[in-house]
Amino acid sequence: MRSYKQHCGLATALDLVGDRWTLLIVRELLIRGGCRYTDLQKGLPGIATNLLAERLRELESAGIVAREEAPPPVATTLFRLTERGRALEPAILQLGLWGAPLLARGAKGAATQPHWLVLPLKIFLKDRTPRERDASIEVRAGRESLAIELSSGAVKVRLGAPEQADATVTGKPEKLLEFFAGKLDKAAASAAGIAIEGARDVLARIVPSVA
Amino acid sequence: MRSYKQHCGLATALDLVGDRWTLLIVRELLIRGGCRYTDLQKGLPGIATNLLAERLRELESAGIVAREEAPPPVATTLFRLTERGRALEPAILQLGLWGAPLLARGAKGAATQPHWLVLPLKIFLKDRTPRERDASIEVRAGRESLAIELSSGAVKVRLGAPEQADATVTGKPEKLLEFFAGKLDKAAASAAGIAIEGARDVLARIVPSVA
DNA sequence: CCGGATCCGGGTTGATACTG
DNA sequence: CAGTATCAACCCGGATCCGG
Repeated sequence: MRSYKQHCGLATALDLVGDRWTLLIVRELLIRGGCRYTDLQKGLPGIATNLLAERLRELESAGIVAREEAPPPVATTLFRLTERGRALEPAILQLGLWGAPLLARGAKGAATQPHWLVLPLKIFLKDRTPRERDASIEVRAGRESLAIELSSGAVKVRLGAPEQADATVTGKPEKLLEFFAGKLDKAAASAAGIAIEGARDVLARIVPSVA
Repeated sequence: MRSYKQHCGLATALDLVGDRWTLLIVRELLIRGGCRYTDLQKGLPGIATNLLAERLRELESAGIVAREEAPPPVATTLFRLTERGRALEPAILQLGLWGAPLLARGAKGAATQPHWLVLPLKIFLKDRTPRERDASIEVRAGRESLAIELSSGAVKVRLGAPEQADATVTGKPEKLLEFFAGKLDKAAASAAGIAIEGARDVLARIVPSVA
């Protein structure tokens, strides 16, 4: 394995996760939890299969990913982050935050997948009225759903629909991102095809422009 | 320029700074401020000169680095981070923090440079008694000095000697890192060749094991 | 379908030499 | 000092194939 051979935290981190595709693989596993090989391929459009296989081997031997033989009904191998792998989340969130402003002028031909919304929402959603009751919001994009859960001041975001949603927001992923970032007022949101159902006041706790 | 073509903050960030050596160049500029080309080469042992030149061009066109023609007495071009470039600091600190635990078992043959201490110290030094008076500490490693400045609860770390130091710590970079991380007790520190001069109580505000 | 392995063309990297 | 030029070795991406 190639190394920078520098006695520096950043350099040793990059020795392990600085290769092309590596951090994006960790991103997928952070968002989705346990993944099959083909789930990873779908979430990483453009990756060559040999690279995915090789990166997974490297990540496994670095103790960042663990391979797990799932029993039926799954009956296949699952890839999962170890504790050490999950510890990369703050670094990945910061990098994503830095890159977010460039996202506006969408690179032409860029792929978009709804579940990529999870990380940005994790960073910039804050409960503006934390003392109110617990609530949950469903975000629908394409055929995927995200759950936003407000509980005692904390905002949790995860893949999958909430058990029971106080409000539902539907739209295209790019537009949803702008919407939750507060860049769309009411008129712009509905013009962008964003539909809101249910309790608007719950939504207003995290998106000022809804109020 | 190669791109992941994914509409995701992390992916676009890596499009710009995910290439080999790129984040390490940013690290150098974060620590040292304006740099000459050869300063960068010294701080990045192992980089090929053509790669350094190419990365600097890419960083410049991405708006992360600015080239500046310095007047005499410097009379050469300086490379400096833009505002956008300095905004990478949180991400770099988090990545360095993640990599730090691996630093303990030093990769054999790894280069060590004193100024690389600046980033780790920036993260994990905290003033444990913030209400006391302002103070400053000089850290000497080889022929380079760092300044640690305590001011109203904040800890600032930068390259260069402080104007006037209340205490001075001298040693090898690797050992100094362990020392400031609190992994060395008094005996271990002096056995490791770490020398402390001046006001020990000032040092104890940031390093518990000195007390 | 799932989880890869293999092969190949082209692009990137790294070491060295050289230049204004 | 601040790079460019050259070239070999390696890595990446795409396509194809293969055993469960």
